[in-house]
Amino acid sequence: MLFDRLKFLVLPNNETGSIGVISKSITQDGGKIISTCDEIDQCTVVLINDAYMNPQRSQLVRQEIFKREFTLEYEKVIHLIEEKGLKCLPTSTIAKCLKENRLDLNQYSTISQLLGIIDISDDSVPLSNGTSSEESTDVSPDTTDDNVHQSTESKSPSSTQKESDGKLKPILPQGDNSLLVDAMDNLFTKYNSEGDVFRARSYKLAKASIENTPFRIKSGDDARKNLKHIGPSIAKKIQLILDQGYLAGLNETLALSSHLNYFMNCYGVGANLAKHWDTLKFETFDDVVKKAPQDMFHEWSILLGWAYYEDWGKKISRKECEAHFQIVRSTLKLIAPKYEVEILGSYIRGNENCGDIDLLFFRENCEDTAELGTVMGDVVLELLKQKYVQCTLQMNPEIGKYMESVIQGLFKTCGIQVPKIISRRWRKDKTLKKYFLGVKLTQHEYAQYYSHRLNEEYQKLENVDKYMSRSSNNASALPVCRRLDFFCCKWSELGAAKLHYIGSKEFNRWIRLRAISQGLSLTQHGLFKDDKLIESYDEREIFKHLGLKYIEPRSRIEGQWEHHVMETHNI
DNA sequence: CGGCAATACTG
DNA sequence: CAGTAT
DNA sequence: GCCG
Repeated sequence: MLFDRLKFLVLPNNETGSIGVISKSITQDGGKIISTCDEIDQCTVVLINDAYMNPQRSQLVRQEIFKREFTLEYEKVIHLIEEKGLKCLPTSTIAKCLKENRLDLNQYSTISQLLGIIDISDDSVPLSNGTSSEESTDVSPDTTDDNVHQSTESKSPSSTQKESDGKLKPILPQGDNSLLVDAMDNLFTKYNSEGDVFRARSYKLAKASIENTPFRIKSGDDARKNLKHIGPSIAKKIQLILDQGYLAGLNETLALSSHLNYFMNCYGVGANLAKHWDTLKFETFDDVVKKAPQDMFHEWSILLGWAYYEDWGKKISRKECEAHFQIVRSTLKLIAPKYEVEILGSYIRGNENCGDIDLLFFRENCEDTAELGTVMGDVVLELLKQKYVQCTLQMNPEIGKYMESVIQGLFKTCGIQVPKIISRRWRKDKTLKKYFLGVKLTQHEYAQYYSHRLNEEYQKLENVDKYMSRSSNNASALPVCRRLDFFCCKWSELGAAKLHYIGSKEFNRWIRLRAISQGLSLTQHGLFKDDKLIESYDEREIFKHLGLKYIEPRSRIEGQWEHHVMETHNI
């Protein structure tokens, strides 16, 4: 018989009305319902009342009530189940098994998985990282790629974590609050796409707090009292999620902002423009071109954002970053041998994959930003001629000449005839201090990196918008267009500039807030007190002035640097 | 309650 | 200046 | 939305 010699333990108890039918079926098929701890053994199967599971049946919800409803001793039962690694089934599956006359225990979770606890013996650590990208959406590549390493970077934490009810010992102190983290991330995305940046920021900070919490959050109040950046509103939402397994209405509001997100993922389209288009009921870029073409040629860089929408959402391997760096550096050395260029950004923070490549230009003892800007412009121009640079998002007159045909082509493709707009008047006296570029390796150069991106996920264009795409087809081995950002700094500001361009964005905000709290101001130009420069050349000195010990670039990742503050305070 | 990092480029 | 970007 |  199907359930021969199997014992069934029903949780939270086997007294609930609806259990009657099930237990009868089990008994008829050779199984036995048990009702004491002593009967639990290797042949026991745990049945969980469906009312305490989320819709996907992957997690326990309403755990407070679940615990309260136990007739047996909760701690003891859970410990036994965990110790023996018993499988847990939603009660509803019994009916299904009977119908199919098949029971495959292997497809079900252990109690640790249901509780969201990772067992030490289980080395397939299922780290949850939704990654919006960011930043990113995170829109900005920086924010989205920061999570990539979390799993490898997080050293196995000391297992001396003291929990209030510490019976469930063999667990990693890394609590899995992924339901909460995902909700915070979604709320961040929602408010960010609505342009409510400060509210969005609150959710981002709350998310970071929760991610760094080493234990499972048990209640909204628990979170509000013990974690930073959790106030009454978020606490309430946390409680709802813990009780119900989800946040009512969240998915619906996310769906409402999906068009905003689609637009905002395009370079040059921010919250305002996205909202504007959404108000006009536009859903695709094609809608915009057809119904409000002014919005497109008003800011031509949006056309480039559209054309490279997909490529610019793809990640770059460290190896490929290095290849780009070498190309730029060798060109720079030909044009201006005394100049230096350094690769900063997420690459230097050690990310395995980067959203873009940030390059900082400078020359020993050079304080002349006009000269720095000119040299960068010359490098861009040379690389444009070599067809390495596909497009630029800022232009001086010379670069503009090269870009004109590109932009004309884009206008033509999307059916807007506005040729004259491009002949704009450039500010003669001004040399740009930054250039954002789209660049491609040659097919030959790119070939060795191709395998890295076979299964890569990235934000796709809607089909009706694909006619403008200049992104590489994912099935082809053609090079992907990459975002390369050029910046420059005065020699005397090298330290402050590195600090700025290494980031991460959240790290910069954090350390600058710290400066503010000490009556100082930190920018890419230096650390100031009442507009008077304190330090700008030496990165380490800046840390010292802020009462911090030096934080390695690799630690300037979300949630990593706070430890350093603790250390400096404790020592 | 006001503040939330600070700055560069475009039109 | 507002908007978007880093 | 949270903090001081």
